[in-house]
Amino acid sequence: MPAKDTGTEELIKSTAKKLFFKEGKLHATTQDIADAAGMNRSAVHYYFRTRDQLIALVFSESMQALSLRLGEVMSAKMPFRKKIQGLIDVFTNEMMEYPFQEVFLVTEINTAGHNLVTKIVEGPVSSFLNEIEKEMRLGTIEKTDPKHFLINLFSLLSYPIMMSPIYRQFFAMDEQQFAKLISERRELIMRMLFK
Amino acid sequence: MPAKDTGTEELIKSTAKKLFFKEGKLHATTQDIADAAGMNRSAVHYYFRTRDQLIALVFSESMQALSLRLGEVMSAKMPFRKKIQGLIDVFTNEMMEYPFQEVFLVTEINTAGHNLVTKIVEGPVSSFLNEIEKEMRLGTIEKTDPKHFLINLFSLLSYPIMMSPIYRQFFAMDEQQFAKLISERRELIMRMLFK
Amino acid sequence: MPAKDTGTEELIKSTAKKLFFKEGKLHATTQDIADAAGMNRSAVHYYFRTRDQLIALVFSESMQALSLRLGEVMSAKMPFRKKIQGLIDVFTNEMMEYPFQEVFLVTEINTAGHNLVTKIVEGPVSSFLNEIEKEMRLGTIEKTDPKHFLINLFSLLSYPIMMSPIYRQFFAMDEQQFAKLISERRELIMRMLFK
Amino acid sequence: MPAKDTGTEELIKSTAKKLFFKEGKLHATTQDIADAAGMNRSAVHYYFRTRDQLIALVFSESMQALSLRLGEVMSAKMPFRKKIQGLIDVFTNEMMEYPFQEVFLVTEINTAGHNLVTKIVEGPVSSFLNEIEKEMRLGTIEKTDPKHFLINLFSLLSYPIMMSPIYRQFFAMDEQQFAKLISERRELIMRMLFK
DNA sequence: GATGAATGAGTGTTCATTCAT
DNA sequence: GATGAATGAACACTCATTCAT
Repeated sequence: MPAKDTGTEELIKSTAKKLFFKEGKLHATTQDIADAAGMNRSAVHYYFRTRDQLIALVFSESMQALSLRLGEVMSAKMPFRKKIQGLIDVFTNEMMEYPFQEVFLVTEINTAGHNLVTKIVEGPVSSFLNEIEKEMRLGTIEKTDPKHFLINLFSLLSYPIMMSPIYRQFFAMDEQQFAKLISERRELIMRMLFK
Repeated sequence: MPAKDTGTEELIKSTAKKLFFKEGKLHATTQDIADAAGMNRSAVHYYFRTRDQLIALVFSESMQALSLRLGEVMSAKMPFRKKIQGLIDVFTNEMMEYPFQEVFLVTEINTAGHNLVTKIVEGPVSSFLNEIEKEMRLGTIEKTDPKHFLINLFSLLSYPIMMSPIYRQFFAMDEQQFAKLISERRELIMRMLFK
Repeated sequence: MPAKDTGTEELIKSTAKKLFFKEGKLHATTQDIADAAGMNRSAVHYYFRTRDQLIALVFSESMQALSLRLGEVMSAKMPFRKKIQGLIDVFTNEMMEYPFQEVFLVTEINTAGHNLVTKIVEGPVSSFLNEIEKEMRLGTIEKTDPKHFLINLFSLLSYPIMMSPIYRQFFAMDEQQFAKLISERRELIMRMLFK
Repeated sequence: MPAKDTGTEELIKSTAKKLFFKEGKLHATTQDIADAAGMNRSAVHYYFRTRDQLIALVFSESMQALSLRLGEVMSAKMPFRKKIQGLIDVFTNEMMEYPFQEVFLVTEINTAGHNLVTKIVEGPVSSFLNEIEKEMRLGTIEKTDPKHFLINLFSLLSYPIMMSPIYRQFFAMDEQQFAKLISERRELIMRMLFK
């Protein structure tokens, strides 16, 4: 088959991703997406039938990609401490690149009934929870339900970035000052989680 | 016949609040609100002229109420540790009652340009930041930018509740199990923040 | 009966008249009228049931008043020339006070099916047409259908005032310059009509 | 199947023109227009986005077309008297075809702030005013401000047609009788303007 | 593969109108 | 006599979607 098969489909998806996750245009219409991708609105429907299908796809693909990367770190052959640092890095990078991804996710879940937890992470996560439990027994981290450990990790990472517009107003900081504050958190989070 | 002093206006606001903050219907239309409140769509406009004005009102009222309650705790006459427990309680109750309030807030901020930080908290917050700093010098909590202390507190509190639909799927827990997990966090957060 | 009977009804009518005929607010709503009259919208409906009825009333009253004044001049005991001058004066004053009356009238006629010609003028007009015919036989004015004489008179009077916004733009004149132009027309019209 | 080169846009415009100018439906809604054009209301918005834009377009196109035709006559190479007859013919035809055009124009001007005098006529009009002045010096027409001459011409032409529903009632004439009356005016107006 | 034309359902909003007080 | 509350009908407009090409 000729190279005719265009990258149009991919272009639409990445454009949607950009609008939704990067620019926070939660209500972006098919017209907005078509405009941003430099094409006709009908093309969006040609490739994805409905807006919902496009969203569902963009959505699950993003989740899978993230899950994959997190899963890789979780099941990598490296000391526990290094793994946590790895997770922090993967997650921070994701959040920096797509700051609105989680907000979008949360709102979408509640308006439409997406089925979002990918099978991909199930294995790595459950064995990682075991690893956390082992660590607790070793006494390097506090003893509780290992789920709390993961929840704490992601809370300390995600929330400040999600809420950045609020906290920037709240603490009267400019973008640079806030970025510095965020960058300090890597070490701070490590110290909070361990010991 | 309608009650003499019509509580209609209040009814509309509380219904909107319920839809937006409790049920997570971020895109609720004036029709949705009218339906849920058992009245005509025009009634909503009769009392609030436009949807935006209703939202802005619901929005700022909620913010102010929360700010007020947090501010009260922050400037109360009680030991620092007790204050933190107080903040946790106020915030947890708020989040349990209105789990989508913060998500709503975040999305609203990004679509419309609300000015949301109320003057109410400015005073209490800045003096509370001083109090945090004092505590750091006393060595009861870790030394960093006192803002991190507040951010950590709210992160550990808010995020799991905001993300509950995701985490419940993620960890395959039912509502009860998840509620138990959340209730464990009060003490856990205290242990993480202190020493 | 007690003096209780308010001037409210009259106030509403005169306010409507002002908005419609003087300020050219052709689309004035009952709210607009109520506001301008400093009262509740419901009061307007209380006195006139429907907007249409108010309009019809304002409308026919204005027509009758004008008809009456024109009829008086037409059937007055004075030389023909003087009568024409009288008509010009009455009409010019009316048009100056209520410049949008005729436009309003024309649009109303076509949207609703008003019955506007009042019985009042029928007599005076038909005898005045006879008088015009007599004048034609005397040779002071041109011989044609006497209706043309009346039509010409009102055309030359009304049209420039109705169209004033257009002509002012067209000839690039300010309000004062245009008023001067209009004031010159009294004599000009007399010269055009006679001989 | 629809015609290749869809005349839909033109159809909408001409339908709107018909409703506004011919049938005097000054308040015609987009629904009215769509119905009259035999199409969906959305189609009207598809082609013109908003009702106002459609009106503005219909409006300015009509003005320009008329201006063009009048301008052509004004600057044609022919004796003054012939020109006036030409203007009468052009204008009468226009008024007969679109009797409500001027009323629409007047009401529109007053509600919205259109900029209506097209550049097209500026040149022809000012040189025609000079020509009128020359004629006055020659003594064929009465000496005054040449603007009056134009105003008189259009007044005598336009007003009776604009006011036809009123005058038909006033003089108790049927459509045919009134048309005959109007047709007599061509010569009558010439006689009034000259000498 | 891609698009312009057209539509239908729905959204916020306005307005005249009614009704109980 | 006068008003505030509430409603229903209509309006302009938007948007996702379809269809013929």
